[in-house]
Amino acid sequence: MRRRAAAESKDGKRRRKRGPGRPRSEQARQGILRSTLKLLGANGFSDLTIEDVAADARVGKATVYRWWPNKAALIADAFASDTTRQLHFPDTGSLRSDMSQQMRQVIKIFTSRRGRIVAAILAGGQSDKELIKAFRDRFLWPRRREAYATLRRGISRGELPKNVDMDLLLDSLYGPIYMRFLIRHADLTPAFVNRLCRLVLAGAWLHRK
Amino acid sequence: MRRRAAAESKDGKRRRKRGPGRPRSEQARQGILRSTLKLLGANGFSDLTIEDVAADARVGKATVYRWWPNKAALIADAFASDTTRQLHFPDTGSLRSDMSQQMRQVIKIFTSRRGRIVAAILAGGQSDKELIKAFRDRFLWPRRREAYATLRRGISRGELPKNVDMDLLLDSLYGPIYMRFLIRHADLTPAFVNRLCRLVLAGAWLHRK
Amino acid sequence: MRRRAAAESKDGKRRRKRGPGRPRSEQARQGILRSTLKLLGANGFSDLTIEDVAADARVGKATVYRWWPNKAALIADAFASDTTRQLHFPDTGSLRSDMSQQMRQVIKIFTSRRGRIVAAILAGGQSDKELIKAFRDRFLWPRRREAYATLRRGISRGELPKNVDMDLLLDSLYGPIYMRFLIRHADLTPAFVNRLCRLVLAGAWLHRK
Amino acid sequence: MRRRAAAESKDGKRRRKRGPGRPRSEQARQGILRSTLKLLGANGFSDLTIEDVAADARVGKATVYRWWPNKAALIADAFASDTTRQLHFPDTGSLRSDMSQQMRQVIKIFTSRRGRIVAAILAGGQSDKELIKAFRDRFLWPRRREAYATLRRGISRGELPKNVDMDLLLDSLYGPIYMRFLIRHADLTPAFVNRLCRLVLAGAWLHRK
DNA sequence: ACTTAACCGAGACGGTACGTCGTGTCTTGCC
DNA sequence: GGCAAGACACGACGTACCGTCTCGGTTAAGT
Repeated sequence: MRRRAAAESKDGKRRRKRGPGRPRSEQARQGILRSTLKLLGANGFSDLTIEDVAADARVGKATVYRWWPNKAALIADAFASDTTRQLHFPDTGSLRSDMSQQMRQVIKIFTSRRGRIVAAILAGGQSDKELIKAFRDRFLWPRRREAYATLRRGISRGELPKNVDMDLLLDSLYGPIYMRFLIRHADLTPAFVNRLCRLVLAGAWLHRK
Repeated sequence: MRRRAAAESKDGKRRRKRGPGRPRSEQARQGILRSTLKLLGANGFSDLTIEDVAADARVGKATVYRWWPNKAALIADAFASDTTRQLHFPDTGSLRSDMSQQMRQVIKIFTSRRGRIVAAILAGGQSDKELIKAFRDRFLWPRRREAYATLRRGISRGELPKNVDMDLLLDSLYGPIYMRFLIRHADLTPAFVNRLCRLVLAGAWLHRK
Repeated sequence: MRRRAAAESKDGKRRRKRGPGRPRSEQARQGILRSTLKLLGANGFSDLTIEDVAADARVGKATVYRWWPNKAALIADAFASDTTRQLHFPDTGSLRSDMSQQMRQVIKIFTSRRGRIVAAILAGGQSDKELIKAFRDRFLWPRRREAYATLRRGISRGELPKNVDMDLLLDSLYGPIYMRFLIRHADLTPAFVNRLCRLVLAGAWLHRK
Repeated sequence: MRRRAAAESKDGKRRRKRGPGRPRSEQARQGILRSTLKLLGANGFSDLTIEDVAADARVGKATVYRWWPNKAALIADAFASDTTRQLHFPDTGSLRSDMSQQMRQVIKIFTSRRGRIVAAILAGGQSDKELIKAFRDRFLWPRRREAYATLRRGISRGELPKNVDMDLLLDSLYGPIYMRFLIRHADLTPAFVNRLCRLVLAGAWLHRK
């Protein structure tokens, strides 16, 4: 991703110098990402061809390759540029309520059209370190940072022991969702999420000792 | 899979009539499966080509296609033919011990060379229903059946409530392992497994009400 | 050109062993050559694309590349497989008559549709040694061998001195044709050929001393 | 070629008004032509790309396209700007001496590095009428005009018949050179030129009748 | 000195063809 | 009739140039 630092600065004065040459077409960039999501949702990862993306976005193939090294990076970017920034954690005053509410949002996305995209990224990531890293950096960590804050609120309220292993706890909450999402041996229902949340948070509380 | 029912009779009575023509080469079949596993472990799912498999196994491409309809079926078969499946549950008298011991075996395999094959199947399964089904049928369910028995022993010992949701419990135990295995955001260590097991089983016990 | 030695021998007995594998499709080969000539005559060298040839011949692109390393070799082969083997020398009893008759045939071809193909080969040959060599080996030398015979008949009839430099003579006869053909500064007419022939043969006779 | 009529007036009268704006960079123009010749001599016609020329001349691609409509025009211009054209005819008092001397100069150039450029033009000219026309207009005719004068001197000296067909004669002299130059079936040596010249001029003299 | 406008370099753009690779099918002769 | 070998039609790959198009910056002539 060699996107050049844009000409933006906080003070607005000593703005970053832009190199020579025709600047990148923002329109093309967005069109490509849009077409990627569209075709990915329609046909899945393996049926997605760069050729189709370029054609759908009315763009030269080279323009795609100029900015994304491979299909995986393209998908990761498209995914990141997407509505990803939803999925925030509420603050209801109850840890279980906060968590289960957000988790229900997660499974809503996983079971929707967008779920195919997540599955495609996780699948592609198994043979592409960059892709799975992109998933972690752009999807997992941002959300987890919010989750930490939510958990800390729970600790301060006494809903969790102070020394709780937050990563263990969060993996225990989300792991089963990912597992059912990927292996598809059982449904991802809100009821499942509720019971899962209750089970794990109960364990975490008991776990304090 | 149009493999013909083999002449599987020891008693010599209901021996399946075998038509004319050269019989299927068992040597070729095994060579293909062996090469599949070898290349899959070496290069991952997307880099595995039927062409390479055939070449590595010193076999004609048509011989591969004659017996397996696609890459996914081939991988599924290769995986099933693998020794991976000996992941049995012990009976130590303690539920947590039984579970954590087996789970440590699982992560041992997941973090070994063979893990790549599992990852390849789960990855390929995201765009191939048959493949993920094969994983469930040949890997997940057999093990889960044993797990049910283990859990039932725990129930009878009073380590778990009688009405425990076994699938929820097992997903809570294994989900985090799959999540870490696939997303690789944290290590799969025996210590993690132990704490995970303790957390979830504590929650399950408390969950009884 | 890795065409394998065909299974042909004179005695018909110890015929050449043909290797394993599906034999080359003669139909595809001829279709490709035919399409090449067709498109070459229609659009010229630089507008000829392998892609179009393959499409026109209803053949995969790879089949073209399997047997011809580049456009030049393809054209050379197509040209050689063509009616090239016309252009024979008559034996009228008069050297000038023999030569001018054949030369008139040459300019007839050069000024016809097929001329574009010859021009394409000579043009391509300027940056491709193999191509110009192919032209020499498959077009120039076979004809020149016949020309030598014709000249020798002329010598035996006393129409030429015994020690005539045959290559100098033939280049003097055909060079002007090639020059006019390629530079197009003057027309290639039968009258031109006749006068050229008369001029050069007169010079050759006088040249004896 | 939309080059604007330059301010080509020495007398200072009909001086073309030059509007405002930066004038064309003569340095860029010459650099482009120089790079064209350099790359053409190095790699031949088909390997010459405008992109390479621009890069080699440290010039923007658009600057090339602004002044030359296509590769052929560029090559033609580069060739014309070259010093190749000083191939004048001497006046030794002997026709054969005048001709053979100039012809030896020609083959010297044809067999030198610059020959590749001539070959490239003749090659490119086979698929581009403008290019071959440029060759005729800028190379062939200027020289031929001098040749006519040389021949006329020969006629006045009685070395040639009065009614000699000068174009036939000149094509007979130069055609073999072009033929050997382009087909490369025999060497272009001074000895060859001498014998060729003797043969053809002998024929022309005899041809008078 | 200031405006105007065509030039310049750089380089991204929509395209097209390239030559390669893998797919799944087929056609041989041998076993 | 299975087998190895390998050619086949097909289609996507990622690259290279094409000729065009913005950009910011430069360079005069005309105010």
